[in-house]
Amino acid sequence: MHLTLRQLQVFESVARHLSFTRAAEELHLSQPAVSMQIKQLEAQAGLSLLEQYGKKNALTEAGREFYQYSKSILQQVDELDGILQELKGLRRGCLDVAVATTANDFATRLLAAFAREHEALNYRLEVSNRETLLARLEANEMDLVIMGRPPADKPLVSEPFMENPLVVIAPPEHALANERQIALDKLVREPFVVREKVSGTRIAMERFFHQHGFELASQMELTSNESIKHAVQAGLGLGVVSRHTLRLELETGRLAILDVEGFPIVRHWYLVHRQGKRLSAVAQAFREFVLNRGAAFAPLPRV
Amino acid sequence: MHLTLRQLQVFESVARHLSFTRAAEELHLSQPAVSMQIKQLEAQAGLSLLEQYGKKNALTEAGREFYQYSKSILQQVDELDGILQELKGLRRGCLDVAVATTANDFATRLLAAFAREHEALNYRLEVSNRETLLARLEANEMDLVIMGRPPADKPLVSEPFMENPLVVIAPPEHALANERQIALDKLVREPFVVREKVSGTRIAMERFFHQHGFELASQMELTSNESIKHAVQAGLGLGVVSRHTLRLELETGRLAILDVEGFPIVRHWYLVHRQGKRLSAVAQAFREFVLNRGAAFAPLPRV
DNA sequence: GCGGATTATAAGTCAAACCTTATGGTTTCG
DNA sequence: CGAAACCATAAGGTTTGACTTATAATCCGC
Repeated sequence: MHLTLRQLQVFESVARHLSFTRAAEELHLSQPAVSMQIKQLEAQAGLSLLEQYGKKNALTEAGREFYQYSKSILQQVDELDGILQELKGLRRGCLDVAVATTANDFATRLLAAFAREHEALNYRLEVSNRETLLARLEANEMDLVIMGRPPADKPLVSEPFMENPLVVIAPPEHALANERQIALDKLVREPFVVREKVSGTRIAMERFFHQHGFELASQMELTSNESIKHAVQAGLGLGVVSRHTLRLELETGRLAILDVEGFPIVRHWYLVHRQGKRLSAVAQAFREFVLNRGAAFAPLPRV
Repeated sequence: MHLTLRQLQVFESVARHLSFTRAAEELHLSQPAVSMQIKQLEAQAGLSLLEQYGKKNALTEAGREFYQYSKSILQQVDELDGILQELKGLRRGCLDVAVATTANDFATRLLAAFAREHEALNYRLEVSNRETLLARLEANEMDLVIMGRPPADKPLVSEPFMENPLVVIAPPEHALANERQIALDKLVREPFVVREKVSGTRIAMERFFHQHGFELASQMELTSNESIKHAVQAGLGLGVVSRHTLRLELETGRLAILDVEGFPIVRHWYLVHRQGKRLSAVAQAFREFVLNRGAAFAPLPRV
């Protein structure tokens, strides 16, 4: 049986009006067109759906069943259509974003700003370390990810949208806090508090020291930026963090940025997604939002 | 937007297999034919429904919505078709029944007896655990289900048609096998072999012990009734199972039923279907068969 | 019986739906 | 790197779907 949605549509109209002519008018068709559709339908069903007595039409039992199902099916098609329209028009959809822990602060404000402009949408924000982010991308579980520069050997598309300066921090009362142009060989003799080995910040930092022929003398490893800042405040050592994470600490004078030669190390924040990933309308909108206006949401705190 | 049922059908297959090639095989089409249908569908919808990453395919959000509606719409078309066939008096049709694993034994004989009286029909019998059965009902994929009492908060119609006594089994040579009126506090110190937590039998059993203020001392968890019976035979512990599953084991003397106070726990078998489900003529006939004569097909084996 | 309304039938047109085979490009995996 | 699996694209052909207009045929009410 080769049913057509068109047939259902025509039949529904006929059944509702109990008139071929009315149906033809409603559908902007000629009357014979309607006759044909119904006839065809009846032939395919092997049953008559309408019976005429005199000038009037009535539905047979099969016709009534058919009518019920026609309505229901057409309604579902309508609903589906509506949903697709909403998905297209950014009135519906879900955005899956993940950000590096280091980017938590400004990324949250960024997403919040975007969400304010698109209230009908749903969002999921995941905050993870670099390793997890890459795994999520690999498994195709995220629309977009905000992180440091991803490895070049993966099938990823990454677009830088903002600078990410790494600075050396110390307690304000630290001996080096007032020096200018601190030399690296002096710095590396200090104890340091660092992130775990897979962290983007840690990798960049080590690469920097290595390039300049130095190695840190003493390190203590912690797994979050917040821990690092607290440890530095407590005098456990110096630290290297993204300047974007320091808003509060600088304002309240809890931490100081050291003026070290070669610093800040300027890296970038990247908006990353899988190569070949078809971005949804929502994801596409967010991408443009970030690339065009992302930088505005993380003004560098004054030193 | 000019949707076609054919398109939905092809898309449904692709979405289910997440493979163009599999879908083509299923529909007896060439693979490019499938590609084209999908492409056209996406063009009409104005959204991409599938994305490829590597060799794999995944549904986009729009694709997921589309898939849901496709299934639902196609199913309605199927139902409609079935109804028309019945109206034509062909009684053609397929009865979809699912039963709990515990009911496998007598349900199979029951369906066999019914089939003997209605040879022109086709049957599908699925044997699953409770969780799966409920999911099948929810998705409207089954005409009728035979299982223990379903949760009251679901939109289901359930009709009891037979008792289901749960008994404690042991190897015949077990120390308790010859005792009469075994006290519960004595029983619960024995090791037990039990079904997984979602199993109906497990739930009833735990509720029973809990109500009497006891808890089993030692449990080993297995996922089928057959495994349980084997484990009990092997002396790994006692078990609680439906007496209906014990025909062979009792006849051949491989297992013994213990005479425990409060046992058997009497539950019931239910014939279940979705609320509002329109039962086909076949399903209706089977329902009456089960309700009226079902009990006769599971004579309780003598102890 | 006749005008008006309604549906059926016929013939013809045009587009597009649907499928095929052949081939090319990726990706994965041994 | 080469084979295998998988999907995309191209080109081509046949069918059939969905209309149209024109013309019966039927039925109602007066």
